Amino acid sequence: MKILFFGTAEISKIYLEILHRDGYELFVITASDKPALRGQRLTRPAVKVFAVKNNINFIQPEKLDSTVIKTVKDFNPDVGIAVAYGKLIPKTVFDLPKYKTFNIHFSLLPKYRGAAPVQRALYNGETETGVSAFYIKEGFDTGDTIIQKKLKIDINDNAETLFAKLIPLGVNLMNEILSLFRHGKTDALPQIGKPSYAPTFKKKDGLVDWKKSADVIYNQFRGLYIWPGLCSVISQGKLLGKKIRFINIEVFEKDSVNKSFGVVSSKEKNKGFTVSCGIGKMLITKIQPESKAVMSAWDFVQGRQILVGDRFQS
RNA sequence: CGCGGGGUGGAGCAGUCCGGUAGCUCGUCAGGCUCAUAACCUGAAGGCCGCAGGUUCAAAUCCUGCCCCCGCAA
Repeated sequence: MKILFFGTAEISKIYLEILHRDGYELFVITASDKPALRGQRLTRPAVKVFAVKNNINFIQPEKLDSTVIKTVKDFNPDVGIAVAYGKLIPKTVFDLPKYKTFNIHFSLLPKYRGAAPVQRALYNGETETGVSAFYIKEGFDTGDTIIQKKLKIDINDNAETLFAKLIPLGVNLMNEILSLFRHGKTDALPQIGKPSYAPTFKKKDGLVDWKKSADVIYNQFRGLYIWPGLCSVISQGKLLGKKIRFINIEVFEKDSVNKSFGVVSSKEKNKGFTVSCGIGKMLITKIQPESKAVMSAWDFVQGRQILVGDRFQS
């Protein structure tokens, strides 16, 4: 079976690896190199790196135009698979393969359509999510569903650990579908239920609003774990005006109602420090001060960089 | 050459402007107190102050070059 693979990110690479390992004939379409990291270094998509290394044919078109279509036609794929490609695929392309093109999406569609389903599910405190495979059609994540698999979200899951659980689930899904196709089964059902959308987060979404409850802030932390992360600016204390990134936090206590929030309320030996929220308190265990390396919150306290009574901006 | 912060015992930092004995809060180790302790008291070990040159009687500190780490911005 010849597979046309659309992907860009680290996640897509894992899927491509599996397909390559299983000996499928592959043709990869990935996004172009783009500047990233400090100093604007040009970064190659993980998928491209893998393709180069394993001698897989690939192209990095700016636009999926007629030249691309011709190339794809020449490859004559049986099926197209898209995982975290990051660009819109036109109908003229996704309809080319014999069995069409399907997408692996990390939510229980039609919930959380869009680019950040995993992060949004955590952010909203969902207790269940899953993986869906559907035929791509015009309109974001709206196609008919082939298979869905559910997954319970643990209270300790963050975006990273949840991805780690969903990725293999998606791999299974992909393999199942390829197996179904081999047996000529290509059934799919329209999405049922009320759709919701999961737009990507912005940098400013990482700012903590301390008047919210510890639970809500913790969900924000889980959802934004990979990017942009949580941060807050010190508004009273030695490091006035400095931004602190919270690398690791936990709910310390969830019942107290605090009139003054964003205040460092205690030191916790060998753990870190607590900050009062509108409802409850957060224990900060690992941080990264602006311009500094990651450090344990307790070390930060020991270094007298923050004192009980200092404040974070709300 | 996008902007900026930083490298000081094991951790986090002060000291650098204005050169003159290596300091703070912890940790570690030993001893003490205690029914006991993560608490308290006493003591100790542990540093080529990122690297290399230069200035000086004298450099963590001033000058020059280099290496490394990080935040912002995309």
